[in-house]
Amino acid sequence: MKVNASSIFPTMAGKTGAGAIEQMGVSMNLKRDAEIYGENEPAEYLYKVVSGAVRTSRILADGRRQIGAFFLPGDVFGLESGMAHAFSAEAIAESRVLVIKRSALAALAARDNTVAQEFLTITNRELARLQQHVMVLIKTAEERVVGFLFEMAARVSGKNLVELPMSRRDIADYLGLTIETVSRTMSHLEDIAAIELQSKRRIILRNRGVLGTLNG
Amino acid sequence: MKVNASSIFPTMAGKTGAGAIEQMGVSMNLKRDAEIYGENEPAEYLYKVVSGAVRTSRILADGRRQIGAFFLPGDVFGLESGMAHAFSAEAIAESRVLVIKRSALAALAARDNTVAQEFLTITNRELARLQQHVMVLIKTAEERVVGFLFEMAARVSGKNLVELPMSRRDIADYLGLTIETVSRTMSHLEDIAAIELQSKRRIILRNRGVLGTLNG
DNA sequence: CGACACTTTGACGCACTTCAAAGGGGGTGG
DNA sequence: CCACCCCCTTTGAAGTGCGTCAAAGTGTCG
Repeated sequence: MKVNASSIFPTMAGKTGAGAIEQMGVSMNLKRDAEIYGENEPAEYLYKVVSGAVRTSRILADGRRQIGAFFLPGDVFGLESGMAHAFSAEAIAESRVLVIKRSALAALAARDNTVAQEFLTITNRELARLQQHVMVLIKTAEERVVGFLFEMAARVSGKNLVELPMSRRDIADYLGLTIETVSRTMSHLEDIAAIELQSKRRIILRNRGVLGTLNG
Repeated sequence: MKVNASSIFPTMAGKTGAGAIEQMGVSMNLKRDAEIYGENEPAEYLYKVVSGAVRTSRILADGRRQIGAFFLPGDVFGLESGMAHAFSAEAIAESRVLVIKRSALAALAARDNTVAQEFLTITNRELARLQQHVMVLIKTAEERVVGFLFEMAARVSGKNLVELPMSRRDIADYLGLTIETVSRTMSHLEDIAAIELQSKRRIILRNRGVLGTLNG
């Protein structure tokens, strides 16, 4: 068994594929708002979104809610922190996810280093996503919303049509804003013809140039 | 060679120790504000702080600066993102760091799985730190400063005396605030006897109870 | 078709920023 | 060793972006 540099420090490979989770994972169907795991529960499993969307969240002492991340088809989640989940995870919409026991994955990794490779790739991607999230959070409201739209455009389509699976409240809690501010900002972006709201959850990026300048 | 669950998904082990980086790393001395690597440079090396302190930062289009992280003795840095550094890294004070080529570490990991284990532990710790940073950034100014003081107390001493290696500007850019707001908040915390400023960079946590309630 | 939840819009207040100036504090040169 | 000076920090006053409170509009599912 030989391990080369690219397997230990993999580049960002395609996120969908027939990896260990696909082979060993058990499928699970979830209704809207169904809890997948709770805050502080032991982190025994990893999850991969097949269809639908998942959010991780955390309730603060004063009742505010912070969304840690949104996970879309192909994304892996459940690896936050060491032994216990720091966030809870819920389905945003009707969803299907694959579930795999971490211990089973570890056993497999012992025999097949492409599995360890896959795991490192996933972790690196999560690291990059969190850094992106930090960068967004220090900006103004308009920059946060624009940054969010760009992120979603890149993840759900790559094109200019963005279908948002989550509510304004979810977006607000992800960006550390209120729903009113998110709504007002969206309206403003529409006023200046930077975006078009085909419906509340269908958005077209009309002018990436303008949006880019608003992105800080 | 056998790999068990805890080596693939390690718990948070002690961060100092005689790991691969200590054995193979090359020592490097840095003056205050010396750049260790720049934004967008290829990420060929990993680094470990021996003494002093390091910050990672990024300059936005409009000149604002975001601090990604502070690294203290024992901390490993340079693993942000896939192939290129998303942040630059500079020494905050006179510092000594160990440098190791990632490819060398990867080769070692192929023969000794405790190295891969060590790498995963480091990555997991970084993941947890970023989540903490996100949580801090959605709060009010006072909560951010208190959260920062708690974080530093835990990292530099564990006790109530906090020696800050970084300037108010660094703190402000880490927390997404202005230096004036940081300064005012510190003064306020001193007024209510929650902390004591022995000097600008020596702070004593006088009342963790009060500080805890201010931490959201 | 009607009811309810989500979203948008409006008015006002406050926390943080901005602009400005007055303290320190520590390091260097005399 | 002390004093001066520069830079970092603190403090003050005024402006503003976002939050809060309130109400109207919109889509959707029974």
